[in-house]
Amino acid sequence: MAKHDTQLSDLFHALADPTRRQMLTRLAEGPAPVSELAGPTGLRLPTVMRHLSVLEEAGLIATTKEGRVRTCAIVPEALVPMRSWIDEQRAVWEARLDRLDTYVMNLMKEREQ
Amino acid sequence: MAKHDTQLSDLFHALADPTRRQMLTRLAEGPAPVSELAGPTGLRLPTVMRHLSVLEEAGLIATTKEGRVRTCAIVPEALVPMRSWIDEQRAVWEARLDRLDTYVMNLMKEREQ
DNA sequence: GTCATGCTTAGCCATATCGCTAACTATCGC
DNA sequence: GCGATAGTTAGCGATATGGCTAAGCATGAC
Repeated sequence: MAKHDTQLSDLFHALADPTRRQMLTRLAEGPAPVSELAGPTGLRLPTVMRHLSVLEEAGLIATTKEGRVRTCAIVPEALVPMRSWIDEQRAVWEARLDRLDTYVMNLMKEREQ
Repeated sequence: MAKHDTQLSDLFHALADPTRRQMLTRLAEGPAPVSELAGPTGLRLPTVMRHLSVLEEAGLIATTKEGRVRTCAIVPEALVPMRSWIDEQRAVWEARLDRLDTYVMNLMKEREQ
């Protein structure tokens, strides 16, 4: 909730791109080298690299290099902060709706009398 | 999950900006006119307007104009698609982790013998 | 060593984003 | 009507984003 909450911004921003989401869903099946991630996208390697570094800087994936092959894998905990934010918001929003309900119901009760 | 899933992209993109999240948390307390949203941000009105239209196009808020005052309010259902996506991902990611656990455990059992 | 493979870096281009000012429109209060 | 108030529109400039090509490096196969 801080002003400088760049973690959330980075996460949301990383997920705002369909290509990056596509890569993530591929990675959900298991780790993969860069070129395998590039394949389905139809994008060139340098472009893919940029997407991957966005994902990595957001903490959504981790990569390791062995020989000339860089393997990418998902970081499952990465979604937590985002999920928390959404849940918090939802809680507040719905609480407000509930209060609104109560308010409306009270209005209606008053009118019944 | 479609290729052209711009809804998710729009949602994530809208939330990727701290200013917009700030506006949303303010709106969580209840509807507010444009200038009241502008206040805390320290931004000029036209800038605020742009942020608001991003939020509105993403379906996160709804606005109505009465007289010269435009009132903005949250759309609570708006978070649903995003939450679903995250939950789906989490499910798959964790399932994979579970399978990995089983795999590792099997490996260990085999070694024990 | 030589060549292919797999990634990486540098740098270009088009477009989008985020801030601003200036000028305009449309109410509301008197 | 007249001035103040609340948005709105148009358009500018700086920077970020997302794509590319070309060239460079490191490793594996021979």
